[in-house]
Amino acid sequence: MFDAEQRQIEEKINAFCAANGLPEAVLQWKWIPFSGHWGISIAFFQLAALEARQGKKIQVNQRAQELASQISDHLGIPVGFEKLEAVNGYLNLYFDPAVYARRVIDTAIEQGTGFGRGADRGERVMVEFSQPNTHKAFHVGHLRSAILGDGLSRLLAFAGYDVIRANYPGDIGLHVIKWLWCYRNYHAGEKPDKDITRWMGSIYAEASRRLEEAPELEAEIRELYARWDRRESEIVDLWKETRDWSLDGFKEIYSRLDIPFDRYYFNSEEEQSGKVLVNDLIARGIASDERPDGAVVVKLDNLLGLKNDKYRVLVVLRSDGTALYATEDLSLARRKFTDYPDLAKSYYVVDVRQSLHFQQVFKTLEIAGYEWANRCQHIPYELVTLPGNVVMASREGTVVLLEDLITEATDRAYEVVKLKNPDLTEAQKRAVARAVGIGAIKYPMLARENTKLVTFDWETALDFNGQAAPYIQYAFVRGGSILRKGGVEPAESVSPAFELTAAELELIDLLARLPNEVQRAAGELRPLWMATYAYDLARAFNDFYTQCPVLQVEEPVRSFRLRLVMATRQALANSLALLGITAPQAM
RNA sequence: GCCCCUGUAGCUCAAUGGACAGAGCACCGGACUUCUAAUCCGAUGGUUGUGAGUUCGAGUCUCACCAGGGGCGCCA
Repeated sequence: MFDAEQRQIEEKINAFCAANGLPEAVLQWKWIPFSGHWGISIAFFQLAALEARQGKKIQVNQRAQELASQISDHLGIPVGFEKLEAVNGYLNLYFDPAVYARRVIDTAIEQGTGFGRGADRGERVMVEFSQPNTHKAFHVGHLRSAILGDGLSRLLAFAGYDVIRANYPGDIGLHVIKWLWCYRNYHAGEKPDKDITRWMGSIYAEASRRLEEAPELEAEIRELYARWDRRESEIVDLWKETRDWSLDGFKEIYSRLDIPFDRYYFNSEEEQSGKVLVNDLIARGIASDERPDGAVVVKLDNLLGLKNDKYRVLVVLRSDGTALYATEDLSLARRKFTDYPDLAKSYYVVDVRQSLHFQQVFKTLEIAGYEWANRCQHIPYELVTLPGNVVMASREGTVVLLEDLITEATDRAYEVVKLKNPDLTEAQKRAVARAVGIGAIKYPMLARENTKLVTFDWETALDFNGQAAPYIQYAFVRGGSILRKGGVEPAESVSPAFELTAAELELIDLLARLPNEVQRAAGELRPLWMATYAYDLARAFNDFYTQCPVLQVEEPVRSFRLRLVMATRQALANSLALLGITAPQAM
């Protein structure tokens, strides 16, 4: 937000260096880390070290302090700053609160929902996430890709990218045929009840159970798969109908979670074109056809002339000529760039176990000469497991259904709101419970490193206290409450000609950071940073709330604080929206 | 055997190569006649797995080791 000022100071420092025969300084702005202070700083260790490397006899720390001090003298106090000081090799510039408080607050209020939003980059990216298997349950293990992908999409869009949100359901495969087999034999003619996904999942579990008890029935499954493969209309029709049931169920879940998609790709649609693509690879000598004794493989390390195992071997077609995931992934990657030739990036939010797989697929495409291959990027995340490192598996029945988690979370939130705010109407209570319950589920998925394992347990997942979504939502609600009583009409912009309290400084400081944080988080593909930012902002506001009365204070402080509340509430709303968490009107 | 990830307070996790490693939970002690206490304040709690290296400076980068998890030709 203070780019212009920063650039001016940088220019002056560079001019100083040039005039004094110093190497060109590497200037990196940081926030002054002391709380209660408000400004930016530059360290001069690098410049001093650069000099030392040029052969000058220098004590780096001492020289850094010397430089900071000299440059401090040279700069004087720049416009808009209150003071500057050279400490421990750092040059600290403290903003003039009167100037900057006003600017930050005015900007946030004026820009409204656009506050923190990056300028349009004119770049289109695709985020593929949440690849659920149809005909199976949707459980808590599937939650991370959905929430992470959604958060990432929202972040990139807010940062200025044109984002295409893609889903890639696994709508064909052995699991689907198993389901169809079980349905035809034991549930023919049945229709799903209103809890579609649970019902679909239960039939799948039943199929697994029956096959375990009588493995000889596998032959029936294989035969059924062959009939699907021949596109027998009876089987294909049933497959399509039941697949749509599953998809309807998923859409209901996505809608409850507020996770939309722009584009659906289907596993089944990539099968044929995948086989064609593989044939092309064979013809060009990239894939080796070892049939009938072996499969069709791409020997990546051989092709690349690598001595050590790195990319190993990718199987692109089974020996019986049927497709596997790799076949379809090759085709899908190409389809995305056919649909959107201008994609600057094609992201895949898929769990970490498939890291090698994606490296192989992307490398194969690169070898095949697709120039966009290096624009594909896998974003791995760790699994959500049950205590004791038990992986959730529909087959094993070790799952917590998403449906159950959502219901439990919203029920608990409902109990709390009934207690805290009994005057709300029933509809309002339900709305609050939904916002809080869903938020509580989403936040912990976003607020940790992708590479860290999540162990699911009910107590933690339903904890509304501390660093969690309800805390942030509550801060938003409190802000709204003040504004409702203090007059929603924005007061005139106020330049504080009075001393600001530490709580106000801290809050304004955080407000000012939002645009930077958005760009930083988007640049590193880390919704985590926005999750922590939103929490920090909420904490600063709660702190302000307890320390600084707004409505009962005299003018002009009252107007100033009212506007500060307005600005903060906007920043909280934008941050929550960025995380895909609803900001409720009351709690 | 090769490769990847993780290791930070009792627990769950943060931390742009920079200034005193921060939060939450739990535990202990306080604050509702006030703009909503789903809040706030205070106390306790650390040889950042171990050892070396790079650097003016390392939780962060490199290497080795230890511990846990994952991946490695026809599963998805």
